Amino acid sequence: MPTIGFHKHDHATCISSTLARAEAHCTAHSLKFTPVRRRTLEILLAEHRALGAYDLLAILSNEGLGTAPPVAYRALDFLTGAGFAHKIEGLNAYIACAHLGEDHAPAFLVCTRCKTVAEADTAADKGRLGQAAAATGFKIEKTVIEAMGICPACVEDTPCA
Amino acid sequence: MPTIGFHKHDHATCISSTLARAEAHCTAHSLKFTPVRRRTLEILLAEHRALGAYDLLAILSNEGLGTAPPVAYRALDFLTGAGFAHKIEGLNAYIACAHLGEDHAPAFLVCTRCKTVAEADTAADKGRLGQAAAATGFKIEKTVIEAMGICPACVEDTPCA
DNA sequence: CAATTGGATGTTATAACATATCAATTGGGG
DNA sequence: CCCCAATTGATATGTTATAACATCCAATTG
Ligand SMILES: [Zn+2]
Ligand SMILES: [Zn+2]
Ligand SMILES: [Zn+2]
Ligand SMILES: [Zn+2]
Repeated sequence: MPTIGFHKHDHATCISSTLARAEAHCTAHSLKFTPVRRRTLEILLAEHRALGAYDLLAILSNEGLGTAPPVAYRALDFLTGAGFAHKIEGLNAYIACAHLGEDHAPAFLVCTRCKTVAEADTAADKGRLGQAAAATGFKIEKTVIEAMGICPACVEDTPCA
Repeated sequence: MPTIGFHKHDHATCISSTLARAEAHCTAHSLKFTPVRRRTLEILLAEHRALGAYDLLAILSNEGLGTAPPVAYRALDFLTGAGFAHKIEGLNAYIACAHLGEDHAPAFLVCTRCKTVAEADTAADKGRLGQAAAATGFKIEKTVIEAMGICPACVEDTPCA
């Protein structure tokens, strides 16, 4: 169900409503949604795929929004800090949040072939990890939950397998 | 069995029995447990902490076991491939498996302060991730499940080392 | 209107992590 | 013994991420 990314959906609305929510969040929290930050989020939103920082930088650079690595990393820091984007640790790449505005602990289904990412909301999935943590006095600050594999589309396309 | 790493235990036995199991596994599967590979596992086993590839390389290098990055990465490829070690994606670092020989899908509690790692065995418990995957036809090949946070010792406010 | 101040950017350089490639060596099976 | 395949050695390069410092700019405030 909440696995947007592998489903067909009204993507134009998906993008515009997410941008609107981001805008609202920034206004509400006095955050500056500057051109580079906004454009970076737009680029990520355009695809439900993970992009590397240098992929983003290349696009930003083409558009005259900056040429050096810190440009991309600063934008990504802002977006991830504000909860507008997530880092996929298993790919060292970044993706727009699919549940922007909702308080959530994200989990991902990551296609290693096409890099499409579906974001599932697993608020309840602290289960096992949470138990283990509680049992030992470990204080969780952030969870990384990623399933790496092959998405439905790629499963069918497999040239050999 | 949950969370070795934050508990006191007989570490000498912990090391030697794990090495013995690794040895047995290699014999059984005709894998070559060469000096660099064995020593790399020993180094990882010596601490229940994640070490970076270059940390390992520095130690191997001191001991005359090789000087260039591929030395460490090849050893780590072998160890992770054989299931003797795991990569902690959230740290870009590596740790010896705490359940060597058991078939398992590992989950980790990672202290971002001292890098101590506890490995919990989450066996068949793929929880919501598994459900979401099944619902969409996604084929999971590997899971990355890591809780980043502060371990009991560090919570006490005494930096670990 | 200065002057102050704090976040955001620009720029250069480098740190940290990982792989490509090819030659040389080793070690077991035919 | 020779062959094959895996392993090692060595050099170079690719990829991801941050340090450090200068500068700009817009909002406060005296
Ligand atoms: Zn999200
Ligand atoms: Zn795919
Ligand atoms: Zn393990
Ligand atoms: Zn700790």
